[in-house]
Amino acid sequence: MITVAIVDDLKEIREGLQLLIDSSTGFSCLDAYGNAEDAIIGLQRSIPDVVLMDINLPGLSGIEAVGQLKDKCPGIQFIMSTVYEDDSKIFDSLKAGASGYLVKKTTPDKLLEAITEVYKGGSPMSTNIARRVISSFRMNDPLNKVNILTQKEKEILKALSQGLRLKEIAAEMHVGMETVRTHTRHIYEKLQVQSRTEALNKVFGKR
Amino acid sequence: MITVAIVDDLKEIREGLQLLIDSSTGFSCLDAYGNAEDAIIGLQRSIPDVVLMDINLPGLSGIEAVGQLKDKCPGIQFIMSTVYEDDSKIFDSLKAGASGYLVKKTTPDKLLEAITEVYKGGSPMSTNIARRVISSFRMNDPLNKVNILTQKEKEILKALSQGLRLKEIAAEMHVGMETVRTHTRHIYEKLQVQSRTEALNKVFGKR
DNA sequence: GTCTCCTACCCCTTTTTTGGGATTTTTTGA
DNA sequence: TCAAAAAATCCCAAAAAAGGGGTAGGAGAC
Repeated sequence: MITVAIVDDLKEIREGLQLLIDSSTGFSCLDAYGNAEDAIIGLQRSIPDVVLMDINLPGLSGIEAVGQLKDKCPGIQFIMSTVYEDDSKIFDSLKAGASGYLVKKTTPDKLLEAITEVYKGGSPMSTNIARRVISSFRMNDPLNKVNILTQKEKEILKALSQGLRLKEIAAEMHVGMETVRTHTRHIYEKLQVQSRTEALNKVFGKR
Repeated sequence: MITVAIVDDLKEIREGLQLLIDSSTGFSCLDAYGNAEDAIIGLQRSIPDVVLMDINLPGLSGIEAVGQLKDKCPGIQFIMSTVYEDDSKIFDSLKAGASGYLVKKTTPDKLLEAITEVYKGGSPMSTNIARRVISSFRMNDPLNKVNILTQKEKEILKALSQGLRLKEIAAEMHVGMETVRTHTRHIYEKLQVQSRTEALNKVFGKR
């Protein structure tokens, strides 16, 4: 039996979800909250396995709520639900500690499946959400930052990102270390940074 | 009609998948390759919509193959399939340009669904794969390697990831620089690395 | 002909990494 | 409960690496 709680400001959705969960075998809905503040208090008393958290709540956002609750009750798994597929909201949710991320049009059986998956330690998410997440790993698609660099500079930067030392890069590229140094200086100038880590953050995005 | 190609070194799997795809309406299997080298040549002549790529191939790995092919044929969507859920393999695949990542025990209908999803621009992945991906976003996640570190060490590592200097970290945390230095030493020992960038790659995944 | 890019060298400072310690507090387990 | 382990704090010294500044020749592009 997986216990679930719901946080959503719309009464209809709240009751709809509650009905769905309670009428499904193996699931039980403990509570339903209409805002983040009530949820933060209530969830610490009555701890469910999984929380369906709406992102756009009046007052404190669902993301904020997850951030606070995940510290206090690390065992609770959070599935964010929203109508928007906003990149920053996705990443902020994941950073805050959400395990799943669904768009609201998700069908009832997919939703129950997601709850089961997250309970078992998985991270269910809509495939287009996943796409946005993994696109952050690729340096080819978004970044004009990299394009102000020359080809050699890009190669050097890539090598720098591996954690190689300057002399190792030099050996690998069959050039002198001083040459590598000159390139890194140009890279830093162009990116307006003072260190390797700063450069990588600027190009690949912060974590 | 979605056209598919298969790359897998096991004949049974290759033929099994081919049969599955060809016998499903809306799908057509163009080719099946037993190794990465053949696939790299063949896929450039006969271009499918989606490629199911095994990771563990004799000779050139599936990850390498994706890396090379994604540059030459950006339109092809790659779904990696493997029996292992190795963190570095996952991240390397995504970095190379794979859009989906499935474990081999995936059921036939889930597989077809994944092909459809990736064709439509999504990124299907097993929920436990997704979990590993997103765990890299949250330091406190149980799956993150960062958990062998103490709380202070995590804080230091986070500061290191911002590109701050040791003395800056010391100032920010109101401790001596020697303390920060000792912590970083312990971090490097635990992660078995020799530099800041290596440590960050180990914890947050390579890029 | 000037410009950018790749290459390479000089001097010098700062930062990081590695190697020894030490002390106190906190946590843990027998 | 008490001792052991782990964590957090600091110090000294030295070597390695990285970063800042300047300069400069050759190749290719415009």
